[in-house]
Amino acid sequence: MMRGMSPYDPSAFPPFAVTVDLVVLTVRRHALCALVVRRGEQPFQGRWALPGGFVREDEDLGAAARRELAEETGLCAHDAGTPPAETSGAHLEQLATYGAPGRDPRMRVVSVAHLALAPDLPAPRPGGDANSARWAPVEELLEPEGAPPHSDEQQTPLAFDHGRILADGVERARSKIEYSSLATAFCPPEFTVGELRRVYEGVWGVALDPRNFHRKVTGTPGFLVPSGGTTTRQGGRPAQLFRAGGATLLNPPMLRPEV
Amino acid sequence: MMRGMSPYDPSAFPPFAVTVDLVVLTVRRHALCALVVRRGEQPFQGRWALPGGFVREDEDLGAAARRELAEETGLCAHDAGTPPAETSGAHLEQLATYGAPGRDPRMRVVSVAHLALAPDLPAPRPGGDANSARWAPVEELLEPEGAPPHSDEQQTPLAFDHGRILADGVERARSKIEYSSLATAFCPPEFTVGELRRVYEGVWGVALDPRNFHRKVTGTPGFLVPSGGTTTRQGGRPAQLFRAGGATLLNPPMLRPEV
DNA sequence: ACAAAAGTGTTGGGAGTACACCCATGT
DNA sequence: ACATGGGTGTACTCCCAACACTTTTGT
Repeated sequence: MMRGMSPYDPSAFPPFAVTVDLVVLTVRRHALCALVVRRGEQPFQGRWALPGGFVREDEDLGAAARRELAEETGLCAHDAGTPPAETSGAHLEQLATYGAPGRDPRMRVVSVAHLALAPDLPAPRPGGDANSARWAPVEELLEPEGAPPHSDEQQTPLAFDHGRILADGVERARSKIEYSSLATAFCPPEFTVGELRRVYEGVWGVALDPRNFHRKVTGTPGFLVPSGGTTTRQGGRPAQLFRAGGATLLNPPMLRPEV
Repeated sequence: MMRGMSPYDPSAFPPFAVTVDLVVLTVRRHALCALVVRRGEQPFQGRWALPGGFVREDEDLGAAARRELAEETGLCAHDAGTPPAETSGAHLEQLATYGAPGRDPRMRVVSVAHLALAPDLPAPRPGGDANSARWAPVEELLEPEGAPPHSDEQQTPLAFDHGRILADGVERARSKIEYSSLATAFCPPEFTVGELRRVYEGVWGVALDPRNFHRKVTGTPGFLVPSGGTTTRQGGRPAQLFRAGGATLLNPPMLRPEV
């Protein structure tokens, strides 16, 4: 590494600040929503931003993301790869890293964005300390569709490059529930097939055939395991309750209609 | 961000060194190979490592990766998303970021790994300046299969956590050629269906039916466009030459047999 | 009785696999 | 003539979309 100058000379490399930013997604009332916090200081004072913070010395990137997620939502996240325990926890995985020189006007900041998927939480922000936080539908947070792409600043209501980060996170979630069992991360520990279908419909923004969906998910080995109970919380005929099975990769995958 | 202490106070965040590491893959003689360079200094002196280097002040992460790739291979890479120009160029995309506190024994280094896919190059290292570089089959670089996973150090011949980074890059490449047209990045500008098939076979390590493969790739709209010429460089009946088409997502995807 | 949501059965079409078979070159 | 790789045709299977139909609750 680092040809042409002495490697790892402390004066030979520029110092960076490293942060983690979180794209926390959930499905509320049939819509995909993201957690955003209101900024209290300049720059972008008063604008909405993704939650995040500095990585501490001697702290791993995933640990920093889990800490921020717990501070912001109270969720206990399991890292991707770790078997999901019985605790109420969200899925957490690294998304991408954003380090354009001008992305923060004050200093050089490299942000390791993470993607978290959580079930619909009763309280939007249990015990956070930021000024305010809310779940906002991602359509409101992303680029307005009809606007021409000429005024490249201020296109998104989010601060910094968080509009792009959110868009990347949403795209990751949309594609990943297709070939993995990740959609169950949006559900409570026990859920019905209809509730899982509404997750897919909310994330993809499409309508799915309830009959074929039922056959598909119950027929995929390892995706769902019946928990024995039933519920009528959605009205209508009582529905079987399921838990997420051990399978992580879906074969064959769920098919998103009309790409 | 950063609740509990003054945000962006220069003394309030620990400084990190930020580097880019490259997983450069190619297919040589029916095997997936990665570019590795021999380390000249401690630690891991004499061991093989992925090429990489520090990100410069005011340099974007992707720009740093492109610069390192050009220094190491002479390739001109187009970033993912940028339309592939006619120049001889490799595919380059961000892979993941590795920042465990102890991954470099000398200091806290956060490495943004990138994945590059290149056609088989005539010379392994045209004009590099490292001590030595070579294309090594990824099987030789990853964990020895038979060894018990107890002696957790020295399991891989690669320095630092580069064995893990390489494994992640290989897995990304293996899965991504399944549903994208990325396999053409392993081919020269003009190639035959058989050459493309040998790319899939080398990356996946499987044998594919030549007849069904031909039908599949020529029948997928936007994947391949005939260039008009033919070649007999593989022997046998002259084969049509193709270029990569405009499609990036393959629908339906290529299917990896016998997962 | 009616609405609403959960499930099951059936059918046609599109895509994959396996494999027989033909084509065009070099030696 | 034969080996080698390129390319086409075909039968069989599996999965999925579409939709008719039954089940079990609440009001």
